[in-house]
Amino acid sequence: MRIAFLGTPEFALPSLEALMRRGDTLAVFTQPDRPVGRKAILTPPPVKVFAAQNEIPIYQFEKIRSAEGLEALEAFAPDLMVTAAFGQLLSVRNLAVPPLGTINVHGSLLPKYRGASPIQSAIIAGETETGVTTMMTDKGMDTGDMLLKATTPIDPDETYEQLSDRLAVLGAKLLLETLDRLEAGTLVRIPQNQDDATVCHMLTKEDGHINACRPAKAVHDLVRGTNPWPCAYGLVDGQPLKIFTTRRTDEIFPDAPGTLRESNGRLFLCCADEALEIISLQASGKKRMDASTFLHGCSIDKKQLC
RNA sequence: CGCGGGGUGGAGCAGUCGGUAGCUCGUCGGGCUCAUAACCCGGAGGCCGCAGGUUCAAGUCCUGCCCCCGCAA
Repeated sequence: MRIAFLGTPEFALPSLEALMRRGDTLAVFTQPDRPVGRKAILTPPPVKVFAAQNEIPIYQFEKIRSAEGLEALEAFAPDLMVTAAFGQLLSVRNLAVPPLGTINVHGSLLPKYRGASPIQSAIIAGETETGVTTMMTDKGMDTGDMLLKATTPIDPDETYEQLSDRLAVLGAKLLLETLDRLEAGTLVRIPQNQDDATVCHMLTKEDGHINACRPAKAVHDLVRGTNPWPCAYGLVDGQPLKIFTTRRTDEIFPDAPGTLRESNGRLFLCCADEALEIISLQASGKKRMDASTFLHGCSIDKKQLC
């Protein structure tokens, strides 16, 4: 088949690779290179790098909906479009291009967690199970008919990055199965139940702000759900303190939520119930380090994390 | 020229008014203990980011450069 693949980050790579192995005729549409880091170095998205290495034609448009984007899509004349974490909404015109329609690989069990941050949001919400869904893309945001699903448990300590990697692989498998069934004519379209739908927005830095007045589990879920981006943080003496890794404990200190406690060379954050042990962190202007190292040259005991 | 913090023994930090360097940890040796991320004693280990300048004297002041990081974008 001639397939136009629309995707951007790492999450899309396994799916793209799966299509490549199938031997489909591919063209990749991905987001433009973006400035990254303090020095704003123009960096190509992962999908572009992969496509370039494998000599797959690459198209980058600020908006695929634009006249140029649509034109390029029509010129490629795909039988089918596949999207995976593309990061741009498609217009009805875009969707009308491929006769077989557009299949999306989404990182949640739809209709829950429609939107831009399904994986992070599921972790932050404390879900114990999630998965991937393949669906027919329509005009709305992840609202189209569902095709296949695969579920997987979320480990209590799993980070966004880890889960995302797993779901990406799971999604690629599911995509293959979906295409097989499409070709065999055995796909069944299942409408989403609107009443069960939830939507998650794109995360911002502020979403990583820790509220220690919540239970330790909720804080822990926030920390791992935002790792490695946007990353959980709080303010100590007015300066941001990023917290990368935490561990649940049964320790309880007689301090108000938000109090940082040092004990036996370990660092704890008092939450609404138990204290959460901080494993690795980074203070403003410093490098990332583990808590025991951090404690050597810094007295933080009984300070507040706001 | 976007804003800001920082570069000091292996790690993390301190070093006030300039006077040749200190703390915690680690490490090595010894001791104590049924035992310990416990404690005690002792030792090794530092061109104080680089290059100039001021000075009798600079980690500490001035200038330039390199590198790391937080924010913003």
